Amino acid sequence: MKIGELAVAANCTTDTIRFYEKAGVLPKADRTHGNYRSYGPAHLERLRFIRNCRALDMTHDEIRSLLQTMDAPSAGCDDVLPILDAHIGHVEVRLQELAALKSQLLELRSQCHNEASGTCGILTGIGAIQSEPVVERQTHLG
Amino acid sequence: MKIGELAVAANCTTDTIRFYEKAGVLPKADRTHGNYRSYGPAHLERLRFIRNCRALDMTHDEIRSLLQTMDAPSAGCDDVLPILDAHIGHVEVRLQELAALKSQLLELRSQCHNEASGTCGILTGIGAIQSEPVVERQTHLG
DNA sequence: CTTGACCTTGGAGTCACTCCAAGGTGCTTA
DNA sequence: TAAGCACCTTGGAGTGACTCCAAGGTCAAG
Repeated sequence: MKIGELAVAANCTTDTIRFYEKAGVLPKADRTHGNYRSYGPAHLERLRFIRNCRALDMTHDEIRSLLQTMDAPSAGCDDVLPILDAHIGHVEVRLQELAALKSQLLELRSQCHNEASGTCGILTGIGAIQSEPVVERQTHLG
Repeated sequence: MKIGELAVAANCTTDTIRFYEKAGVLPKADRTHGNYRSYGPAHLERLRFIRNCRALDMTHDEIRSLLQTMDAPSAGCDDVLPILDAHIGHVEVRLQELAALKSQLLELRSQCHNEASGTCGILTGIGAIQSEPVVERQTHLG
């Protein structure tokens, strides 16, 4: 299997596959006589796994941990659960942040015509926010 | 006011201020005799506005639009509302994506001990996801 | 005159890709 | 045999919004 076929099979681009190889999440491929990368079914399965993890918004670090666990002789739930739970935690944190953000934005929006001044109440509203020191990120999700 | 004092007053780092200047969201500062950047209250107000927009997860492009509108002689709600509404849209899209993600992750988590096989049901579960071609992003929020 | 806090610039690193240019490979058709 | 074409190779630059660092300059206090 050449890289283009693998890309089609895994629903990603050849660029992404080469990037995964360089990033060390996908093992290096064998090469053909003409220096083309050559893949087998195992590579496809691994790549599909990685793509699924990415679809679940995991980082490459999280994915590497999972793959390492998977490759260990005794791949038990005990090793996998903490990784998954940490990730679920990230998602929950981000959900709460975004929910708070949304209500703040809606509140701001409602100030639009609430002011009799010459300028838009929204701009005044944004200027009036009291910013706190930026909280350190609890999640890799933007 | 030197850059360090401005940074303290606006709750950000000097690096961030210099970056904003290079990125064109904050106007260039005057320089002292010793080539230090020198700021006045107007700069602080502007920087606070920018930091508040960032706290609302707006991009620099969105912020530049707002600032431009604000600097126009007739800064009305008519110009501001579309920008704000588009941003609220981004937040809502991302909220829905993350909610879907969370239920998928919880579903996955529940498969942990649901399998009698030797390996963890979670890993099997991730491998079994049928990935769709990656949807183009509707939002800049990660 | 030295110390130390602050400032300057430029460049590299982050994350997970994406896009591109210049050139090589290999199969089909004329 | 040659040309054409689809595919492959590498390396490097760009994305966004910073963050971190090194090497050196400025300035006030002791």
